[in-house]
Amino acid sequence: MSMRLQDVSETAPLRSCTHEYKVNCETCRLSKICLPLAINHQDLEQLESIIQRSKPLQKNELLYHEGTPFQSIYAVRSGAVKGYRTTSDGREQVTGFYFPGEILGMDGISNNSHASSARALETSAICAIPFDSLERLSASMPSLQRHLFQLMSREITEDQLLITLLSKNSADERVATLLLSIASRNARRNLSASQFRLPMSRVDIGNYLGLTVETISRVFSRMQKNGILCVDNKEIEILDQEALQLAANIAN
Amino acid sequence: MSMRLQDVSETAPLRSCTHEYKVNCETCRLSKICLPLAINHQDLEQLESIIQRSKPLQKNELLYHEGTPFQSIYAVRSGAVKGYRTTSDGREQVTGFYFPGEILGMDGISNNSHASSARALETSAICAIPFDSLERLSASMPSLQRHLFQLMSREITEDQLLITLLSKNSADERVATLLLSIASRNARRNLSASQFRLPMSRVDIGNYLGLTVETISRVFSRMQKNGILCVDNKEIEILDQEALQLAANIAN
DNA sequence: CCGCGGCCATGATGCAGATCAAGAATCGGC
DNA sequence: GCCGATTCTTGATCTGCATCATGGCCGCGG
Repeated sequence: MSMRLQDVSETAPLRSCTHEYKVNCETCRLSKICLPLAINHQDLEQLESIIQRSKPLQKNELLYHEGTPFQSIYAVRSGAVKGYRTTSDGREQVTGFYFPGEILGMDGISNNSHASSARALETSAICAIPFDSLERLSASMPSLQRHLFQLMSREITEDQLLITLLSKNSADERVATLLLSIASRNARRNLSASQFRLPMSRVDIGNYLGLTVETISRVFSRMQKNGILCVDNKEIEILDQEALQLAANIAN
Repeated sequence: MSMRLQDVSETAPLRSCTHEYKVNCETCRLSKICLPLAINHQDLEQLESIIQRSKPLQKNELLYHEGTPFQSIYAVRSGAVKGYRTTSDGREQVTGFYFPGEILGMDGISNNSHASSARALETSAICAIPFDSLERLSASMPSLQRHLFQLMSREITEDQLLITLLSKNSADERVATLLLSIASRNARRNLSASQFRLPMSRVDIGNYLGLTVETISRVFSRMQKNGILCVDNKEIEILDQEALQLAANIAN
């Protein structure tokens, strides 16, 4: 049995019930991978002033919903969030998982209404950044403007990677690629790249990768049998990084 | 046999060999769906001054290539372009088709190098818009800045639609959805939404939709037999819009 | 006019992953 | 700490599309 890490915040501990939480970008461990890249102290204070932090989302709580008026983009401070869109026949398609330091919600800009929904996969602290303020600020801060363009551009290239994955790769390759992606994002936050807890269910993984739950289970089992992984429910250990990379890279 | 429309420019006719071609945004039939949305006359002149137009690309010519330094985004003025990325094992994944009035190349912003390649599907006239100039300009033109954010955001939502299509839909649904997308983009340019020439090969369609050439052929044949389409090589006529919509919407 | 190369169509067969089914493990509420 | 609900695993079977194979068509150069 493994320790539960679910509710451990990666930033300062949260006060229980005040309206605004005592955190700021300057002391945030994630600042380097989040918004304020290449911004000086003064600018940071300005940015700081528009960012809103509300009380943490509980597991399964909705951050925003498709069709809802777009106002803010969001930064994950702790926990994990899934983005998804609902098809006309009511099924959902998971379009991404978002971990601490990552930004979501930018698909809402084009129509002033969210094109997708976002839901907490576990208890999660989120920073909301009102987009109109951000827009105004970025007109006078070239580095911020640039950073925003880059963030959106990265989202595009990542979506294109997923498109390629879905279109060209086998089940094993897809799963391996996802695990490696999570591992490297963990590394970026100075967490273990070889041992972690998946915050999402098998259903969500399958949905994201265009596969069924059963297939995800089978791939995990197979990789366990082959000594590539150690899988204990949501707890994953990568035993053979090389082999996993190989499994992912066969065609990608 | 149907008339060939391949090389007909949708804007002013092109001179044969001068360095800069005589076209401008103000008289461009596509201005409404291209960049200069919500920009006044003065601003337009400024924007105009940075846009470069070079001699048309011939069929199969490369517009930009993966890994190449990123300098400009591109607007299609006539013809058609495919965007694609090359997987590590050398195969390609088509990530989008771009028609007149549409913008491509924004995936290059995040790393200052193109994350994908783009190739002309037929003789095509392209406007290159140097991104650093655009960035500078947009800092002083809020409407332009907003327009750029919106363009990128739209690219994101469109990629997410493709992700959903690849992940959840059958071959018939995918093909039907693509045809409807092309039809509606034609309509936006005041061209026929029911009769058009596909600028891309079956291979490219299959690649884009995550299917093989054979499957594309079969779907076309089946839809022809069912009276939904009339297919004459690359010439497509949609005979039963309703049925096609139905075929696309089964799960989407 | 013929012959060659690229593109397209269509049939026969195979297979990866979906679907169906049934248990086992884990979670969450009381 | 128990019990129902949910999530996960594993097996058996089915199926949509890939793959393989072949032949037709069209455009182009000689």
